Amino acid sequence: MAERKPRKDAVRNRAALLAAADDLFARCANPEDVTMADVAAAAGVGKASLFRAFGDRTSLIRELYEARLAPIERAVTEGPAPLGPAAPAPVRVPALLDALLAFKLDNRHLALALEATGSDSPYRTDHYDRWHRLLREVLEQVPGVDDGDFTAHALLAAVRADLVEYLAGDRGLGGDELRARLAAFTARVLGAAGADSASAKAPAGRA
Amino acid sequence: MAERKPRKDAVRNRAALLAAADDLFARCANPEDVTMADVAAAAGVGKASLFRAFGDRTSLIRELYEARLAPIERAVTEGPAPLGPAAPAPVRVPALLDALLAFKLDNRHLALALEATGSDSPYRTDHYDRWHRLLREVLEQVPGVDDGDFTAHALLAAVRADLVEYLAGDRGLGGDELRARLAAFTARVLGAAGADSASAKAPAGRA
DNA sequence: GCAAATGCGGACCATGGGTCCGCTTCTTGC
DNA sequence: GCAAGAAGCGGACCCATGGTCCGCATTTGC
Repeated sequence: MAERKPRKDAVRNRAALLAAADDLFARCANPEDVTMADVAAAAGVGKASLFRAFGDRTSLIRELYEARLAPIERAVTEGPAPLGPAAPAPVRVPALLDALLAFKLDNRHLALALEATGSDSPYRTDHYDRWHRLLREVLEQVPGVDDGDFTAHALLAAVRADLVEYLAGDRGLGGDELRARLAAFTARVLGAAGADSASAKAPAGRA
Repeated sequence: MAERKPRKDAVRNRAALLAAADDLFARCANPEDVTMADVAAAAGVGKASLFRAFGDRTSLIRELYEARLAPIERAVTEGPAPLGPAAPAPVRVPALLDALLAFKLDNRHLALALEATGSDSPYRTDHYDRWHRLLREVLEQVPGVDDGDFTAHALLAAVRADLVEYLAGDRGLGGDELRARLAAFTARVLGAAGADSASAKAPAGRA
């Protein structure tokens, strides 16, 4: 039971690997051309240490992603309105989606890397599950929304990393404009009433 | 200019390869484990012939996909309402999306293979472009829809192959139920008015 | 300080997309 | 029908990349 504490060179290497990987993914446009050997080399470490520390490529990327996302998840679960649980549902839904979009804009490469990890579906991950569940629950409190489950899937699909990358990268849409469009769309889905107020306030604070 | 007509063994091989690939992709749940060597072997042909005929994996899959999709595109461009150009926009939009969803349900593996072709984004393809442009144009004729461009992206995102696969495959949703949910969502996006009529009529004829 | 456990690293393996090249088969002009 | 040359064939081969192995070095508990 009582696990011996890990060796200090191991923890140092792990940190170095995380930093190196984070840097490499941030630097390269296409996540595919960040190879595991590259990461190991950049951290000044053998490949085996990389795989020992993280298991496989997918897990490494996931760990990086979760680390970056953590502050937002904290803001969502225990922060103030409009992201936190205190916010009324019709306000919180667009806030959640906007936060997710802003996050993906700021972490394009990483988000892309996570969703593009070849074989395994981006849907079969508990990360997606968490967000879907949350969004569904909030949606179900919005009067007039009857299928929170599918609506949550559809709204989340609108902020998928590769779509964001396509719109903001290839098509050169500005981040704020994209956020405004998403806000308008969200408002429309929630019921045409609050469209203006929601779309006007979305592109506000951001890292 | 005047290209000499291709040799008949080449034509035969090409057909055999298409058939074999189609079959293999249909049979295997995960497109990743249909290898190019498999396809060549199944067609009783050398690997080089496969690559000579199609260039690379992506092109092969695209060709299969387009072949299957052709009838629907024809119905869309020159068929009768509700899919064809004669249909009024508020009817045609849900019809288009429903057709797309039904198609992906019927061709899960292929659609999945196409979108999961690793590195290159599913958005940077003229196939996506065609559908997006069409949907945008029709959306812009729907009174009250102001951002046809983003709305088209968002609606198309709701019928992406991996989401469909997740909902219909992993989560065991029936095809008709999924179509009904999409119809309801679409109606909601188009404006709450026509929601009932649209969702009631969607799951009708299908291959 | 010593021994055992833990971790290190780079050579090594497996897999799969894609290419090369000597041989075969088809087409074409007669 | 036949020769000549083009077009096509196939499977051995190449190479990149994720992932593993094992002899050696470092650390830790005592």
